[in-house]
Amino acid sequence: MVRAGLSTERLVLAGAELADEAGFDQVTVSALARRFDVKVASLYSHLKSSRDLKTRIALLALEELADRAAEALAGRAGKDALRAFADAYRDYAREHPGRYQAARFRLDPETAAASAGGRHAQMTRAILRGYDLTEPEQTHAVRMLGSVFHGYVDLEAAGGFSHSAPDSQESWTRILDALDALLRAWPAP
Amino acid sequence: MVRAGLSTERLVLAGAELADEAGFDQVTVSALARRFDVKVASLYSHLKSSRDLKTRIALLALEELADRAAEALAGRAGKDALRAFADAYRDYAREHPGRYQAARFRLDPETAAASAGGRHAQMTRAILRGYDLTEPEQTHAVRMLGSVFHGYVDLEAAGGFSHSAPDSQESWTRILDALDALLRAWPAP
DNA sequence: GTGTATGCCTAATATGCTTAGGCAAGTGCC
DNA sequence: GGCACTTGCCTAAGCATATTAGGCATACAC
Repeated sequence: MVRAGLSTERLVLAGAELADEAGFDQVTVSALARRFDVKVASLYSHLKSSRDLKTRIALLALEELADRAAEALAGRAGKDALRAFADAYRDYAREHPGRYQAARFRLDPETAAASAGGRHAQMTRAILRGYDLTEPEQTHAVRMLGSVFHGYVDLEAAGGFSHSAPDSQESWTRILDALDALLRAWPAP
Repeated sequence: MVRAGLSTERLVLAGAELADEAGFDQVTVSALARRFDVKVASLYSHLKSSRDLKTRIALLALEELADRAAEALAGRAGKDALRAFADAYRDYAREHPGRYQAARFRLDPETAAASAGGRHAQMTRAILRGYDLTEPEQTHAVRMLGSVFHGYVDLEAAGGFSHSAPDSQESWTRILDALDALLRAWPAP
């Protein structure tokens, strides 16, 4: 019997691909076993559980997303940085819908703390260096930007903006314009 | 054998309660059957499927949410309306986390079209009457507000703002202030 | 009171998750 | 090359959920 050559990394990667193809909720150990033409139980040498698999895919997605955002941010500032960062986010979600869903998977607190989640907040804060905000207003702004990006991408993925004018791309552009204007004229408390 | 007195409405309502107590993903026909001390198969006279159950809970939540938002909006305008509407949204999500999750359940297009989803967009548009935006800027603003509200509530529910200063309530207030300022000074295209 | 509709049941099938224990393919040592 | 040992994948079995088919008894209509 030829061995399939399973490993945790290969399984997680295949799981991420499966998520993008069929949706994160279709990611099951059974589906993964079928994909490798292997019996389900065989995966349990490499994965602790179904939840373990999902957690690892989520961590992968968070990492990839942070990498992309970091690359987008490099060498940019102000509105340019804002746009590049936001686009990195949105593009990732459009190219990898399943992975993006995975990134929204509820991790347990300690896993979340060790994840790339912190980098995301850090980068959002970096964008704000191009604007003139004091603490704690900066934190409020970080939270607002995170909300808009996540909320928009999520609603767009849900098809919220698909069958109506104007184009989603146009709204996205205008919203980023508006956010830039807002950050430049952030109201005093 | 005493009959349990099942009905679609009772099941949906119990499902919504179960969602709030244990999370929307814990809502299963099996769990619901246990709750009524009845065999699982018995539910299938009242529900087409597990997905049917979830869909109905989602529609209930969308309806309740729209009702609350409408009540909040009544007799208000401008920033006052913005705050009341946003708070209705956030409060509902905090009081009924499972129902709120349900409201985010991906409905098939035709069900979505017949849902209370349209009322939500309509009300958001009504808020904007208090500001001076032309079409299509108004649509962009509707989408932005939807994104912020949904995004913030979602991140808050995920615990994103819980273990860090400043207080989530404070950020929420400041973000609404900022949105009001933005809508009053919406940048030209 | 009898007839009938219907509410809940038993039974059976399918999919998915998980653990326990076995065999054989690969690895290291002589 | 032959040996022991590790380990990768297997069979087997148990448990939960979803769903359908068909049965019996309760509740209501007349």
